[in-house]
Order: sequence, then C-alpha cells, then structure tokens
Amino acid sequence: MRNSSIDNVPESIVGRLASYHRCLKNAASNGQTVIKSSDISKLCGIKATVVRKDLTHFGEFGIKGKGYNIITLSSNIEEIMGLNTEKKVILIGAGNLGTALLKYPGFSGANFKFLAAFDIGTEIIGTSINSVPILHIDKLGAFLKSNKVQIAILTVPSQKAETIASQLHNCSIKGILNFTSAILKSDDGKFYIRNIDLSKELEVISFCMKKCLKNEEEK
Amino acid sequence: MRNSSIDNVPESIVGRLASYHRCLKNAASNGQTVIKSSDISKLCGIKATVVRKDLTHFGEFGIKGKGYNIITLSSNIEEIMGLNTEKKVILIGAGNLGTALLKYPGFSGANFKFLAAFDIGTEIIGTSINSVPILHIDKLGAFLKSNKVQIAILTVPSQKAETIASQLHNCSIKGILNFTSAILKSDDGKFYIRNIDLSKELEVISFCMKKCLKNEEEK
DNA sequence: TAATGTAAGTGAAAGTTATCACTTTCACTT
DNA sequence: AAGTGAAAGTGATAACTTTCACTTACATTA
Repeated sequence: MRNSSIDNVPESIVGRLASYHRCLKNAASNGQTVIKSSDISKLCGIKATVVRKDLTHFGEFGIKGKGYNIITLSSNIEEIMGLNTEKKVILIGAGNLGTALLKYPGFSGANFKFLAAFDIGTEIIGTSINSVPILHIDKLGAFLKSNKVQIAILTVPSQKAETIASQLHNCSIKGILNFTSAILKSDDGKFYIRNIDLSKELEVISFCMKKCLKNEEEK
Repeated sequence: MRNSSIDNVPESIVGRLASYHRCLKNAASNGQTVIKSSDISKLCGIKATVVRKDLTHFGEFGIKGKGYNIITLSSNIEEIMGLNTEKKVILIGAGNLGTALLKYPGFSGANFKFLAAFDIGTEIIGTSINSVPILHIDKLGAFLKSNKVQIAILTVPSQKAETIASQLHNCSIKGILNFTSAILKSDDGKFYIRNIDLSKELEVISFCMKKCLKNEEEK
C-alpha cells in the first residue's frame, strides 16, 4: 500500500470500497483471478473511472493493460477496511429486529463476533439465538468489565436508547450501531456512533416515490 | 409553500428533512408549539445554519426572531416528503428480517400500508404476521394484477433478488426497497430502487472503528 | 523485438454541497 | 411609538466530489 492516507477518507469512498469487496468475493468464487475496472463498474453500477480513482486513493493495486488481481485487491481492501481483525460485539434488545440481526450472516463476513445479547424478557433469558446467549440487561455492566467488547448494537425501543447508551461509557466499547430512531450524540467524541434509521429511510423513499408518481401522472 | 422546487433535491437534504420531522413530532408531543433552528440543531445534531438553509429550500416557514411553528412546519414537511399519502406495499421474503419489518412500527408512520407478504415456506403460507397475510410466491403475479401495489420490499436471499425483481415489471410497482446485498440496477429507469445493504454498513463501521482503535493506540 | 491495443493512473475542470458573514424582519419592552 | 434583541433568510465563498481528457505502462502478437 503505497499511499496509506487513511485519514479523512470520504464516507462515499468507504461505501464504494465495500461494494467492490463484495464484487471481488463473487468474482473469486466464480474462479476468476483478474478483474478490470470496467467489470467492477458493471457489477457494482459505479463508473469505471470512479472505481480506479477510489482504488488509487489507497495505492496502486492494478496492472496497466491487464486489470486487478482479485486476491491481492481483495486482501488490500480487507486491510484498508479492517475486515481482517475480529470485532467483539454485543447486541442489546433481542426483539424482532435484534433476533433477525443475530441470525444475519453478514456479520461474520465483516468479522463481527457476537459475544452475547441482552434483554429484559424473562422468557428468553438463558436461551440462545444462533448460539449467542441471551442475558438479562442487569448483567450488562459486569459483562462489559470482564469482556473486551468493542461494538454495541442497539435494537431496543427508541425511548430507552439514551439510557442504555449512557451505560456504555467507561468500558472498552468504541462503537455503537444504533438501530433505534433516537439520535445518539457522540457526547465526548469517544464513541463512533452510526445510526441506521429505518424510519428515515422510509421517509426518504416516500419522497423519491412522490417524484416518480408525479412524473407518471404528467405522462 | 412559496418555492416548490422539488426537483433535484439532494438526498442529503431529504435525509435531514426526515430527521427534522421526527424532531418536530417529539417536540409536539411535549406540548411545544414553536421551535427554533438552534433547538432543532441540538436535537438532531445538525448545525442550525444547515437547518435553516434546508428549510428555505422549500419555502419560508419561519417567523424571524421567533422560530418555526411546529404544526405548520411539520405538515409542510409531510407534504414535501409525501408522507400524507398512503403507499401500498408488499413484502417478499418473510424470513427473520422480513418478519421483523412486518412488525416494525415505523412503516405506518411513513404511511406505508402492507397488503401482503410472499414466501415459499409451506408452513407459514396462509398464516399472517401483524395482520398481514402470507401468500405463496406463486400468487405474486396474480396479486399484482388485481392490486395497485406501489412498493415492493425485498428480503429474500441475495441470489434470488434479481429473479424476483424481474417479476415486478409491467405492473403498478414504482419502487423497490432492496434489503438484499444484490445490487439491483434500475434497468429502464422505471423503478426507483433503494438498496439498504446491512453488510455494507457493517464494513463501513469496520473501517471507521479501525480509525478509532488506531487513535486509541496512539494516545 | 517492435508495434499495437488495452486498461490503470493522473491532474485539471466542472459541478455540488456545506459554511460563513451579513441582512432582514418580527416581537417584545419601555 | 421607537428601540432593541433574537432568530430566520440570503448570497458569496470554500470545500469537497465527480467527471473528463490525457498519459503511462503492461502484455500480447506478428
């Protein structure tokens, strides 16, 4: 990696890197060894010039006239994105969404390792979902003290998000993945907080659909 | 709405409008009637100047020296975003994630109305989740002919996404909300497709966490 | 081994989006 | 009724992204 200017990478590039990564994985599983930016372009729906520009931001991975070696590029992206290091994760709120996430295969792909899930529902405490034990939320503090958890995933009701988040201070947790619609602020900048707000997505779609339906009427 | 330049609105603004909307709803439920851009700023974590600029893009909703009337602004945003019209929705793939979505309360907030869900699992066909009937995927074509569905939500395994999407042509569907990691291209531009790729989110988080952990080491 | 085609890499220009300082207007006070 | 303060609105500026034309280097073939 010649130019490792990892700082200040626009999120747009990071998002696209993830797309390239999946695309490379697919290509590799088809037995392909080399891939061109134009191929990536077709598969990801991103212009070839953008693909090349994004990749050169981190180094020169390609062979001119030939393309990119899939294995090399893939492992480079994995290193850039930190996918090759395991991240210890807990999930708080084992409701519908929480359960779906515990069963979601994508986590292992990104090297996320669930250590435990927490909830208040007495009927599920002690059981496990997809081999992840469900503990009572009261055990959270003790668990955080004895385990070096790096990421917490919040799938609790929105109104409880703030309270739960405040319990995550002064431990090893560095990132919160917030699925509630509560807007968690990175109080002291010690956390990286990422909000995945489904309601918001729906409203954005509503807006975009409105344009579509309007265009339809005009025809 | 003085300046209804709805065309070419950057998605960044639309996303923030959704945040303002939630914020206004919360404020209203607290009995508040007026809100300042600086208040919205605090609640949403978005700079006050950005809030004002976003809002003026659609018209002058505020009263100088005072703030914004919550009810007026809220209903204006609802109109801008098309939240006041019902959108008929089907869900395809009633697995873990699909089930969670069917039970997710946010849909009604954005005026999304589930008509039906489709799956292949014989044991759930004929049952219903959250009052939404589960039908066999074979009935999809007929259902689309007799119902004016506008949006399809895809929560099927990624490798089936393309096939399913191709079945959605030549009907009333105008938008696809794709939760699979398959990249669906808006072939002929007739669909509005929105990809919500959780794996991608996780990889982005992985990258951002890497930065955090690196900073931590340097201290 | 020289010529040719192909695809990556580069830098400048154009287009977008965010930021900032400034102006305007309203409401409240005296 | 005039003055004052607070907060919205405006337009220029800056920062960031994307795009495009161009250059460079590799690999294949004759």
